[in-house]
Amino acid sequence: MAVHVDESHARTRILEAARQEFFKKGYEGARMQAIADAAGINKALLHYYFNNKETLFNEIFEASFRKFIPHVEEMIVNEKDFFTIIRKFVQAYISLMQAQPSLPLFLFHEINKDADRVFKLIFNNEQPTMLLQLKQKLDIAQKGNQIKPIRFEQFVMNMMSMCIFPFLAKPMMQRVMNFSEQDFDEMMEHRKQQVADFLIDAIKTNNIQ
Amino acid sequence: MAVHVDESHARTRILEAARQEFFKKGYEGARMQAIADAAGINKALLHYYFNNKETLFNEIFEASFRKFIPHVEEMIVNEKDFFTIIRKFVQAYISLMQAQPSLPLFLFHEINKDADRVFKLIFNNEQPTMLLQLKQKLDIAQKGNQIKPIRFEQFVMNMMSMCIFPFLAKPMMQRVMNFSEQDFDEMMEHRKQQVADFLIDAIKTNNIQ
DNA sequence: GTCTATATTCAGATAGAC
DNA sequence: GTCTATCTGAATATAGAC
Repeated sequence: MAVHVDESHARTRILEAARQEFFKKGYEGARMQAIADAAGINKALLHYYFNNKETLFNEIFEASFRKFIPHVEEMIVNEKDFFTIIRKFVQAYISLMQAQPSLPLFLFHEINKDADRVFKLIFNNEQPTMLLQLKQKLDIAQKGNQIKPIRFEQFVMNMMSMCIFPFLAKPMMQRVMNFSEQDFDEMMEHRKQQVADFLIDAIKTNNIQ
Repeated sequence: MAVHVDESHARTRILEAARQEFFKKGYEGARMQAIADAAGINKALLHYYFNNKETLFNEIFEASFRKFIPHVEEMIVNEKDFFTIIRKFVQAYISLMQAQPSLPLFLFHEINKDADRVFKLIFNNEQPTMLLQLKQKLDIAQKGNQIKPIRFEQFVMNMMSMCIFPFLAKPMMQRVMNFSEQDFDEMMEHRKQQVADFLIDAIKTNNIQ
């Protein structure tokens, strides 16, 4: 029962290598050989730690999915000012994507292949309540005549689009717009402020401030 | 030399079946057997028309890529009013995606795997000029004090995000928001107007109209 | 052009030594 | 735990009859 806690060995290297390979190529495109190479081991050892490709994939996928939802529920509940909620939400979401730029494309591709399977795996029949909290705050702001009438789904779609899309389109955008890696990073850093301002300008009423 | 023009046969059925299979599963995830089944033929005939999987894929990919760029350049050049350009652009882009809802995810996934290969295949060193035209119009509107200061790249990113992202996130959004297929279609139809209004509200100056 | 049957390739998985 | 060598199976590709 003397469990050694030190995990900074082959297993962790494998997981990191596998994450990168799956994120870039998708499940079918990923190669166990490539993962082994990147982790500095061979295929046999890969199967020693993870019985098969699917087991390894599932571990990566579940962990990744959890990281896709920002922990902003408490912030939404506690913050009174809707515009501040927007600012913090955008900031949190873009930061999350900066930490894992190829996460959203990976998730969306895998979900697209078989959405039912994925959601059975992930949601244990529990719906995320974060959006419900956000809807309540939008309703309040709308009743207080702070913001123009807009359907909640449309607003959320707009906000999430502007935060996430650039990471999905990154390789294409970089070429079409001649962006270097650094240009892209700077753009996304700037975007934390820009998107929030843009959203607020779009929905605020013309009341004297 | 008597070429028969009638193409409504096996070859066209194959192309349509292949498009659907590649769009849903990606290159590696797609199965030649599945394509043959969907086209109502067998694998041998598939190889009779297209020598191998890659040939078939390339045909699909190149045609799809061309369909991803809306033909709005002429409109942008001729239209004076920047807000009208926005309305028409959004309308055109969302309509394009409605006709091929799973096109963007397919493209982005394939590009992500190997962007260099893809862009060598597609662009013969020719940059799309549509964005340059749009930038000129934005500059004019900005100098005329019609719109607030905003970087072109940020504006374009915002506009394209809101048009395209919903189709990328469709399977996830449908489940998180409890949207039926019809709900989604209605939402996107409504969005043609909503996104244009949203963009214009976000950037227009507070001049008396 | 279309089929059945067969060959080839290659990635995932296992056996077994150390 | 880590390796080399080998096996298996699935998916692509071909041969050849009709």
